[in-house]
Amino acid sequence: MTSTNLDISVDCVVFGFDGQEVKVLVIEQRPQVGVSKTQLALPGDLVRVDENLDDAAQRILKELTNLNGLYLHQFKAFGDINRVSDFKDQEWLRAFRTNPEARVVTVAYYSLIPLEKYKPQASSFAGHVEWRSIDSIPDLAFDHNKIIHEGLNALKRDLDAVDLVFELLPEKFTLTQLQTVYEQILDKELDKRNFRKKIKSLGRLKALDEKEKDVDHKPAQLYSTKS
Amino acid sequence: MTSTNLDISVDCVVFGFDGQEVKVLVIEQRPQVGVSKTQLALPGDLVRVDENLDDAAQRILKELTNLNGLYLHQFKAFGDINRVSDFKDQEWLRAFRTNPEARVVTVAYYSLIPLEKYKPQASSFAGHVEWRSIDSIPDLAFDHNKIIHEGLNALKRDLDAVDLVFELLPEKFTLTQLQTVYEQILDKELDKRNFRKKIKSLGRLKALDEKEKDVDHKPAQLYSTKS
DNA sequence: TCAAAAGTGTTGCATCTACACCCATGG
DNA sequence: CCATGGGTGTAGATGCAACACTTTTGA
Repeated sequence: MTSTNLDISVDCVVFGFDGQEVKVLVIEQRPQVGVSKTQLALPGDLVRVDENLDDAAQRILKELTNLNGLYLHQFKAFGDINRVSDFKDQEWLRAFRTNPEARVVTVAYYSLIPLEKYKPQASSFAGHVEWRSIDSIPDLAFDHNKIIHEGLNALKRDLDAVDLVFELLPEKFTLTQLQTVYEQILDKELDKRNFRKKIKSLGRLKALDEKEKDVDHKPAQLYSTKS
Repeated sequence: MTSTNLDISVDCVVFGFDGQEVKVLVIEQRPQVGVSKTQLALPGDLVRVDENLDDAAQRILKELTNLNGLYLHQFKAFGDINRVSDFKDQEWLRAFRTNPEARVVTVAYYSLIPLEKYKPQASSFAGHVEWRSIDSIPDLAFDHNKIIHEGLNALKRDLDAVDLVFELLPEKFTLTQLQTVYEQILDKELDKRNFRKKIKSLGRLKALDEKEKDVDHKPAQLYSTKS
């Protein structure tokens, strides 16, 4: 095995919806003696030399957060020379990478999940995992803030693709929840009546024989996706 | 300098329009003694370790085809393990690469140019350059047919972005030429009157005091883009 | 009975589609 | 005068935006 001066990684922007808010999953970079303080980062790691990019993304997400079998949508490669050479990142790299000086090109993926269905758990390689609302993302390691920003742009662009949005929603959901997802991703308010007309005209929804429970107002009709 | 087992390359899908047809630029892989036959391929090469991806794409395109300063739109990374290990490709790699066994992840870009304005010229690293109509692409090296296919999809998706399509057109063009570009990229016929209405409503066109010349039918009005 | 969110229709406007004939030019 | 592509308008359908009140429930 020879050493390398260029590495490929993948980073995953996992969007989650808890019924109220769209959030992004960040992890605490694994801490270690000699590293002064931990940072938050996207789940990501180096791609193995004998591993497809898509497989690497699946593996790494599983290893770091225990999330398995998500749909991962590749959206962009980030390869600026200095994307990992910021002072704040070098200490960590020296502690954990065989070639901390290596340039790293990363291929970024986004994914959508309902929080109630998936429970990410930090592996031993990550301090902990944390959901952060998309409008209060803290400072992250490397260029991960930029990656999230571009991931959101890609998601906005792709949102009309049928069934993409349903990846975020739980099995049973209300129309208000669906609208909330759209509003938060597109970052603008939508008209309730117009929204419902449009959604229903897609013919992808099935009204269930069931209503919301334990709310202190009129309970909403629950829906699931058809077929 | 240590040897590496993983390389990054860029590949460029250059779309060109000659007034009639949308074409893709392919080059002949540089031939050499001991390599039985040449193949056609996209212009592409390894990224230097100290070079941004976007810069590498510019440099490589310049080096191989003498095309300079194009807008390059990154659209996807291709990283299947075996994307360069096909039998037809190995001979060439052994002749030209320091690490012919290395895995290569490529970042793909597309670009649009009017043929009349840019004259690509094969460098010594390329046998020759060739424009191929997008519906008769020959078998290319590596996974380059797939890359073109996905590049076209990205272009379809992006085509509505203002000014993208104008990158393909010469300074002066007719509305029929503009429509032809749309039809070929979207791969469907458009209605002439509806198309013209839509285009004119964009307000991006300026009618020139000039008409087509040397055609054996009614000469068309020439337009350029506004401002 | 109050608060809070659910649910529901209409109208005007803009946009899209389908469609057919005359015009200007060169050969 | 013929062949070729250039150029033009209308009507119907569809889709989008704006807009406010009543209902159901739990507290």
